[in-house]
Amino acid sequence: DTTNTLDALSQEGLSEEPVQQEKEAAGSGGGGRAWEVVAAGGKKQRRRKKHGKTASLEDDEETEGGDEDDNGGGGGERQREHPFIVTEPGEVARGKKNGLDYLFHLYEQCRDFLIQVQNIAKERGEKCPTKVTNQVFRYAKKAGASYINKPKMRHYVHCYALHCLDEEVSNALRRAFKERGENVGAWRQACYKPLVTIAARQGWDIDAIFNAHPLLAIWYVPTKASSALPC
Amino acid sequence: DTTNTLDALSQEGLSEEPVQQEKEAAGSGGGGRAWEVVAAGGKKQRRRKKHGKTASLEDDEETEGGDEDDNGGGGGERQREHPFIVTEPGEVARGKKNGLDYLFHLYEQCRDFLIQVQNIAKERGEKCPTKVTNQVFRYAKKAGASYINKPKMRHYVHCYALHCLDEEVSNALRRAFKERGENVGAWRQACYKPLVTIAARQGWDIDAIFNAHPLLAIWYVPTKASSALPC
DNA sequence: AGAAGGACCAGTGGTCCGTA
DNA sequence: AGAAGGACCAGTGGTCCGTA
Repeated sequence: DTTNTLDALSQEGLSEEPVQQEKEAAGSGGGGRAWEVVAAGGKKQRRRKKHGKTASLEDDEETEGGDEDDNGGGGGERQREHPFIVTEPGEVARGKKNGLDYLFHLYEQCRDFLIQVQNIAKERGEKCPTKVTNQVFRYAKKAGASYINKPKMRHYVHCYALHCLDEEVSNALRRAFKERGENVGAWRQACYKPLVTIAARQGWDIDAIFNAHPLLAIWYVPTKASSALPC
Repeated sequence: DTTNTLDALSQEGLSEEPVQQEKEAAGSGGGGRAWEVVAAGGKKQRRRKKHGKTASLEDDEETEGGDEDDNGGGGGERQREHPFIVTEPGEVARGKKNGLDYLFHLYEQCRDFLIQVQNIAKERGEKCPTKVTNQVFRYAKKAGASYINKPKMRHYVHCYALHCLDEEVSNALRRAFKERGENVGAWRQACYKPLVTIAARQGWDIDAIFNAHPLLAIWYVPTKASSALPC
C-alpha cells in the first residue's frame, strides 16, 4: 500500500541513502522511512516515543490500540525525516540527508493527494477544496505518506514557488548556495529575494502570481512573503 | 455616520414602514432601525436586554461600558430587524415588514463592505479576502450596519443567487408566492428548485456557477444547495 | 406559528517550541 | 548549532436554538 508514495523520482533521488544506516545508536530514533524500507529492505527502525510531556511511561507501545480508523496499518514506527541539505538540480543527497529535488517532489505529491480529495468530494457532492488544506494533509497521512506534514510544506513553500516561477534562477541559487556550503536555512531565506524581484515585475501582487501558476495555485501564499513586500 | 448604510434604494424601498410604530407594547422591544430613525425622525426605540441566560438583572444598562473599540457610538439601542415578507419586484413592504428588494440590497451592501476590507488589506499588505468572511461581517457591524449579520445572509444566499443568475425566474417566483400568500420560509425553500435547474444546464457545478458571476463569486456556496444536487 | 440573530462549536490556517 | 513536526491556538465557517 505504499506504492503511490513511491514513484520514480523519489526512489531515484534517494536510492543511495540507506547506506550507513547501521551507525544509528540504538536508543536514539534515527533513519528509516517507508520508501527506504522498500528500496533497501529496510530494518533497524525504531518506534518513536509518544512525544512530550508524559513521556516516561510509554516508551514501548508498538501497536498503540486503534486510534487511526482506516489505514493505520503497515509501519507503526515513524521517524523524523532526514534533514534537507542544499543540492544542485539532479543531485542525490548522500548520507542521512534529503536533497531539494526530493523536497520539491513532496509538493507534487501533495498536489496528487489534493486531486484525490477533490475527486472524492465531487463524487459525494461535498465541498471541494481548491487548496492544500488540513484535510489533504490528513488524507496524505492516512494514505501512508507520513513524511508529509503541514509545518514542513508551509516552511518551504516560497522555495517551491521560486522553483515553479523561475527554474533557472532557482537552480542558480541552489548551485551558488551549495558551492558556498550554506545550510538549508540560509538557502531558504535567500529564496525570498528573487521572489520579490518577480513580484516587483508584476505589480507586487503575490497572490495573483501564485494563482496564475497551475502548480502554485493550490498553495496558500506564505504570510512572510506577503509581508516582506512593500505596498 | 450612518450615511454609508443609507443609500437610495434602502430608503425608497422602506420609506413607508414607520407607519403604525406606536402600536408597539411598551415592554416588548419592537421596531426601530437606524434608517428609520433617519428616514422618519424615529423615536420609540428601546434598548434590547443583554440576551439570554442571565437576563433578569440587566434590563436597563444603556451605555454598556466600552467593549467596542472603535465606532460603538451612535445608536446604542438595537432591535431585531422586521421580518421579511414576499414582495414583488419594486414593491414596498408595508407595516413592520421588510421586502425582498431590501433583502437583496443587503447583499450588495456586504459587497461594498468586502471591497472596503480588501482595500484596507491591500494598503497594509495583509491577506486580502476574496469572499464575505467573518471579518467582513465584523467590519460591517463596526461601520454601523448592525442589521447585517452572518446567519441572515447565509440563510437567504441561494435566493440572492437565483436573483443574480436569472432575474426573470426569480421575479416570477416572487410574484407567484406573493399571490398565493406564502410566507418567506416557503418562498425561500422554493428558490432551490430553479437553482437546481440552472445547475443541471451547466454540468451541476454550483461552485463554478457562483464563481462565474461577479456578484455571486464573493459568497460561499450554501451547503444545502450543494447537497441538494445529485452527482 | 414563523422568523431574526447571538453565540456556540468542530475543524482551519498558521506556526511555536519541545524535541532529537 | 540547525532542523523536523506534534500539537496548540486564535479566529473561521457554519448553523442551532433560546428568543421575541
